[in-house]
Amino acid sequence: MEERLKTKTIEDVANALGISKTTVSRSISGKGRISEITRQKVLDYIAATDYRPNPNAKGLANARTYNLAWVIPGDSELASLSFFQSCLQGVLDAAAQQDHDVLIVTVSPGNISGLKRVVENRKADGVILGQSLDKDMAVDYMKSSGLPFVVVGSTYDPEVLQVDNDHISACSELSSILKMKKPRFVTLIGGDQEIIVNTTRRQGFEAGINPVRHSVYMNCVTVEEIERAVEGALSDGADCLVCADDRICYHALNRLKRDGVRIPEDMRVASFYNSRLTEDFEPSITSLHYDPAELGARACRLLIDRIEGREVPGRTLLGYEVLLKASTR
Amino acid sequence: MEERLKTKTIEDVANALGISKTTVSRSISGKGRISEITRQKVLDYIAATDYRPNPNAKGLANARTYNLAWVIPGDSELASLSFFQSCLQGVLDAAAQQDHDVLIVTVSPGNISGLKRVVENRKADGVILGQSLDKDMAVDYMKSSGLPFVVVGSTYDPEVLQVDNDHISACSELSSILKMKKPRFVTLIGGDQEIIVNTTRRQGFEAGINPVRHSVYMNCVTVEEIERAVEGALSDGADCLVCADDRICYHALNRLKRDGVRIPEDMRVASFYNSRLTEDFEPSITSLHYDPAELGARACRLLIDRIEGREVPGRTLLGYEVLLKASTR
DNA sequence: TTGAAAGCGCTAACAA
DNA sequence: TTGTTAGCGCTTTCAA
Repeated sequence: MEERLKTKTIEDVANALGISKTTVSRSISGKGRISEITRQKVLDYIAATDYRPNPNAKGLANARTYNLAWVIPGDSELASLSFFQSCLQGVLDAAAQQDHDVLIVTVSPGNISGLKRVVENRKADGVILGQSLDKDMAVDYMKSSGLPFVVVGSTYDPEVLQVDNDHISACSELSSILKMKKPRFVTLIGGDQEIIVNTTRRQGFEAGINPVRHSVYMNCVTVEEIERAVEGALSDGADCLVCADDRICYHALNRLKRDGVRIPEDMRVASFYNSRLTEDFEPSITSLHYDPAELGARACRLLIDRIEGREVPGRTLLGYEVLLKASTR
Repeated sequence: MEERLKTKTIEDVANALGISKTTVSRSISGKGRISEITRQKVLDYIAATDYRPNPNAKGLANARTYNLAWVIPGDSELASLSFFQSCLQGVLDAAAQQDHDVLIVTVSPGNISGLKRVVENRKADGVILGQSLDKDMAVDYMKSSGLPFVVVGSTYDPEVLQVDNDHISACSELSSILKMKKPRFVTLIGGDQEIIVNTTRRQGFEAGINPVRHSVYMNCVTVEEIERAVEGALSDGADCLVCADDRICYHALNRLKRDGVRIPEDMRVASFYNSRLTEDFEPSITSLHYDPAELGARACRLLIDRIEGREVPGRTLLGYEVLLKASTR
C-alpha cells in the first residue's frame, strides 16, 4: 500500500491487477485481442493511479521517438516571427492530440547542422519545415535522408508533401476586386523571390489584375528597397499599391504618409498578407487573411499520418478570406 | 561486407572490431578504464562508419531523454518574440554542444497543460522557463514536479535557479547618466508589473535618478496606455522620458513625433531595452543593450550542470552595455 | 482471451 | 584493461 517515489512501470500495474504485462500493454495500445472487461479494468486503474508509460522504453521497442521536429529559419524578420509563432501553436496543439512532442530546430541559409543533428541522431520521427525556399538545402537534405517530412508553404518539387494557403486564388481574387475599382495603374511590391510564396503571389496578382496597366517591383526586403519601390510606383503614376506582405505594407504606408499621399484618395493600398503589424493602421488596410495555426495543425496531422504509413495527399491547399477595408474604398 | 539498410548498433561495431559491446560503450562515453589505444580504434571506426547510438536505448538505460524543454508564453507580444528568438538560439547552440535537443512548449496564463504533458511523460530531463511572472503557475508547478529547471529572468523565490541580466545595475547606471544631463523632470513609462523585470527596472530607475524630480507610470501595455503615459509625462512637465522597453519606447516616440515634440531638444528619450524595433529611429535612441542569446546559453548550460548533479550558483547575473545615442544628447 | 519469454540497443555491476 | 551478464520498460511472437 505504500507509495514509492520510483515511477510506476507496466509491471507494477500488471502485478497490482494480477494480470500479465502483455495484457496491460494490449489494453493501452488497443492492439491484439482482449476482452473489453479486462481492458476497462486496466484503463480505470491507470487513470486512477496515473501511470505513464516510459517513452524511451516504448520508443525503443517501436523504433519511434514520438517527437516531431519543427524547423524555422534562425534569422527571421520580426514580421515572420509572428507567423511562425501562430503556426507553431497549431503544430503543438495537433501534436499533443496525438501524444507527440515537438523539437525545435533552426536553420540558416547554408547551415542546416541543427537539422542534421536531429535527423542523424534519430531524435524525431518526422520533420516539419516551416518555410520553403526556392533552392532549399533543408528540403534537399530531407529528401535524401528518407525521414518523413512536410513543408509548410509550397515547393516546386511535386514529390514533397506540402501544406499551403491557396495564394494563387487568393491573390488573384483580391487583384480582381481591386480591378473593379477601375484603377489607372497598379503597382505590386513583392518580396524576396528566393521565398517561393513571393513568386506565387506575383502570379496571382498578374492573373487577377490584367488587363489593367501595372508594374512590379520584386525583391524588396530592406526598408530602403521598399521605399525605393514606393517611389517607383509614384513615378509610374500608380493610384493603387499592392504589397506582397504586411511588412512591406507597413514600410510602404509609412513612406506614403511621410510624402503626404492620402489613402485611399490618392492611392489605394492593399496587402496580400495581414498580421498584427498593420492592424492598427489608420485607415484600416484591405488584405488577405489566412490562418497560420490551421496551416501548422494540418501539416502536423499530415506528417503523423505519413509516419504511421497512412495514405496522404501530396498537396493540401487551405482557404483564405478577403478583408475589404477603408484603404481601398 | 554488404551494407544493410538497418541502422548499426553498438553490437555491430563491437563485432566488426572483435571486441565487446562494453568496450565500445566505454570508448564512447569515456567512463570506466580503457586503454587509449583501443579507445582511439573504436572512435576512428565510429567516425568512419558514422555509427550513431540509439537515443532511446541510451535513454532507457540511463533514465534520461537528452532533451530539454524550452517554455515560452503562447501569447507573446510581437516585440517579445524577437527576444525569445535570440534567447532560443543561445539555448539551441549550448544544448547542441552537449548533445541535447530542445522541445518547445508554450504556456499561457492559466494554462500550463503543454508543460505538464512534457513533465509528466518525462519527455525532457529539465526545463527552461523563458520568462518569469510574478505569480507564476509554471514556476510553482515546476517546483512541485521535482524536475530540474531554470528561469530566464528573475524570480523572487530564492530557491529557483535563475539567469538574468543585471537590470538593477544597468537601469540605475543609465538613470545616473541621464541625471548628469540635469533634467528638470524625468518620467518613467513602465510595463506590466506582473512581469518581474518591469518592477526591477523601476527599482533601478529610482536608485539612479534620485534626487531628481520624477514620475512613474506603470502597467503601460496597450498603445493607448502608453500614449496616455506620454500625455502624463508632458503635463508633468517632463523633459526626459525613460521607457522600460523598446516597445513602449517605439509607441512613445510615435506619439511624441505626432505632437511635434523635438528629440532631444524638448525631450530626451532613453530605453531600458533595445532591439530591432527602435533601431532605425531618427534620432538614434539611447538604450541599454543586453545579449539574449548569451542569456539562453547560460541558462542551458546551468540546467545541464544541474541535471548532471554538478554544483551550480542559484543566481547568475549577466552584464550589459549602455548605448549613448543622439536621443539624449 | 491471456501469458511467457525474447528482444529493442544501451549501460554498468561484477568477474576475469 | 576487457568481457559477461543482467537489467532499463515496453512490445510482440508464440504457445497455452
